[in-house]
Amino acid sequence: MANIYDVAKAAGVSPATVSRALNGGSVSPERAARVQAACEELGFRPNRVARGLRRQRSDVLALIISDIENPFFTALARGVEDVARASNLSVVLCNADDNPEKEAEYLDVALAEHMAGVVIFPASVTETDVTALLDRGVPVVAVDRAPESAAIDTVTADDENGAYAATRHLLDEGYRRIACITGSRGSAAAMERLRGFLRAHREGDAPRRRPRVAYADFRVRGGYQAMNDLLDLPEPPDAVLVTNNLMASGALEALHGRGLRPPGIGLASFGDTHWSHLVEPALTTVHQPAYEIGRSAAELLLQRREAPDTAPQRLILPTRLEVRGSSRRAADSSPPPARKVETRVSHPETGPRQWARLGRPDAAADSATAAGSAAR
Amino acid sequence: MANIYDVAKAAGVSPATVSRALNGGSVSPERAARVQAACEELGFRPNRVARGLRRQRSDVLALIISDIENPFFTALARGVEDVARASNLSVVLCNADDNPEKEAEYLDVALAEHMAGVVIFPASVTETDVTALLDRGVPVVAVDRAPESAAIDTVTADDENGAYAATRHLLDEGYRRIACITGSRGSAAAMERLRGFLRAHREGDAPRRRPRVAYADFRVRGGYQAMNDLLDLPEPPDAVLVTNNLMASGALEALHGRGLRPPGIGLASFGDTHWSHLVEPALTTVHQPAYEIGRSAAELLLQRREAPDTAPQRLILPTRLEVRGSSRRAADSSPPPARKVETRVSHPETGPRQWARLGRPDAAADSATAAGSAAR
DNA sequence: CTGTTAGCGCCTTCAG
DNA sequence: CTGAAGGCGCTAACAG
Repeated sequence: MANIYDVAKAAGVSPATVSRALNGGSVSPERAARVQAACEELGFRPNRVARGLRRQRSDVLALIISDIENPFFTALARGVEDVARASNLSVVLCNADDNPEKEAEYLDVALAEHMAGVVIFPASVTETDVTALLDRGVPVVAVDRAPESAAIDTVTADDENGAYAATRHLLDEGYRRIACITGSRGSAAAMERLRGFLRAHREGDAPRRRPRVAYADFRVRGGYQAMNDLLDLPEPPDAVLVTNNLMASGALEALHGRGLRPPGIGLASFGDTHWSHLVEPALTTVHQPAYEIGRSAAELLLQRREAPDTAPQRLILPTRLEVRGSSRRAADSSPPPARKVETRVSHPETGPRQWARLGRPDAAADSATAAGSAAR
Repeated sequence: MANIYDVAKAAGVSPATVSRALNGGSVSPERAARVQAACEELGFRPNRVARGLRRQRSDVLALIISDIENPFFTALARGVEDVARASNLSVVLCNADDNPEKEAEYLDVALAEHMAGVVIFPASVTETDVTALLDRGVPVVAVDRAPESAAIDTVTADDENGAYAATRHLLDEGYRRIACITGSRGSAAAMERLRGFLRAHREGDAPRRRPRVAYADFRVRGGYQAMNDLLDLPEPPDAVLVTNNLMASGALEALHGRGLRPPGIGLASFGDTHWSHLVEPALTTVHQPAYEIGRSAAELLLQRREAPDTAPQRLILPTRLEVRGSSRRAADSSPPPARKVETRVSHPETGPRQWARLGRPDAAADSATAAGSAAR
């Protein structure tokens, strides 16, 4: 494979000139053309490894996620990629599988390869350690939960308000014994969602009884198990909020297994799925703006590349409740409508300045909730 | 960040000794211990970029796929990763998005980074060009379809027999006007599946009429559109085979939109989904061994690293028909059974030697079909 | 077994 | 605007 010396020789110039011609240095048009021709002639591809060694920086960005099978991450990845590509960065995905060891390995790779930056969904708030990256000047942005090891830019969905809106909606529909299936206590998202669920119960017309909470693991089997446990209670719930799409799938299976079906028992879940509108009745969900989270994370990363020493930012993007049949008690016995009716119920927003920076100036209107949740 | 010279100094040895100690060269135990201690002391991480430049080879492997949102690829990715990790290779995922340009970019990255190897699901049989990689000695394995640009190792599912088995099953259930929604003519997989579909129709008791075929694009919208087109025909089909999971989702939506539901109209689809057993009735599918395909592809890649000059292999892994309610005409009006009943109908196998190599010696029994399809 | 040395391919000073 | 030269960090060849 041809290297820069071969090209220089073929073009009758010095290697430095070739380098300049390729990287936008000042070169006379005539020489630039000769270099160009020689490159094509020889099929020259600059060796990124050598370039990386010299420049101490690559143009590949790592996205480390915890479960490639979760649609949330795939949407997230698209967001990251779209922004990165606009800045001529490539994105590689690393599937840490919720395993801190695997994650550490990929962090190591990112470090040792001097990657341009890392967007990470930390496998663990406590164990995930990104300080080595930061020490070496590799910018890191966290999605969903911030690792304790360092203060870094973070982007999350407004989980608390999303859960609140969904629970509020179930209450409004007349459900009275609402349970929540959430993730492990170690997950910040799980706790946020639980918090919103509980807040809705503390309000005026909510039932006095302490709502049931089942802790599972954000996986299909966990949701299945948790739902069965809830149904086995002496006083089983009449509606359930599931805080993750995979668990929702398991929960639905558990219902089917007992011949139960929404909205007889109300069901609402977090996260988007490819199947939420394929099941009957369609599943009410709290939409997480995964793509936007990805975009924002990548944008923060690019900003930080430029200005490494500014204070870390915390971005909270709004969620949106998509009401469908599984939680519409009124629709209980009537045939499903021909078209989906989707209602936007909740639109908490983050602060206007953040939005402006993200190119969403339209959202500057209501920021009361935002201040509250952003400060949390 | 500490480099190898710092470590050498701290340990009182030469950099070469440090390198040897780290990479399994022969070093006296006493010095090895000093090096070890110095590494920890300084938090030394070998710089992979420098190592890559020197060794002209990295230990990162690229998996280039065309649609990260398709569960087929996520399962595939797990297969690749599991094998790679066993050989101390990291895997990065590149989402080419079915876009030959993006794909070319990632191929470029893989080349310029001297990656250890590439597993690719080619975006296009004609446009995808991997010769540059091969020229530079980077092994490439294709999944599903082999690019025309070079003869390389390939792993595919036995699409033809899978489609045959599904169609056969629909015929056996008594459906008589079976249509097929398949991918574009440019896709080898789409054509293979169509071929199996048509073969089933040529047999003894099959209806004489020429079966309907709709060509779509392997995406949700395409399936939706195609199903609607089929239903608008003067003589609409009484069953449909959809050759991809995303299109199946669209097709199902189209049925729902018209108040139709399986098995009144029979439905079977290719590919696994997270929702095939959540819809009612559950969806009959042709299971693609995505995980195994990934494993095999990675194994071929490792083999080729060792022996670059052996002849390219072509591996065809068996598919499996999972019969569920959507194609069971008898179950038409009876309530859904409490537990899933899954029937394995078809088990065409590839040749015994291939299986043996893949650690599946149990499959050596029937290979009549295998020889036929492997030679294709 | 160990140390010295050269060079992987590129970019980026520094002179001119 | 151009060329010469050094070095990024590591490892493989060679000599001891």
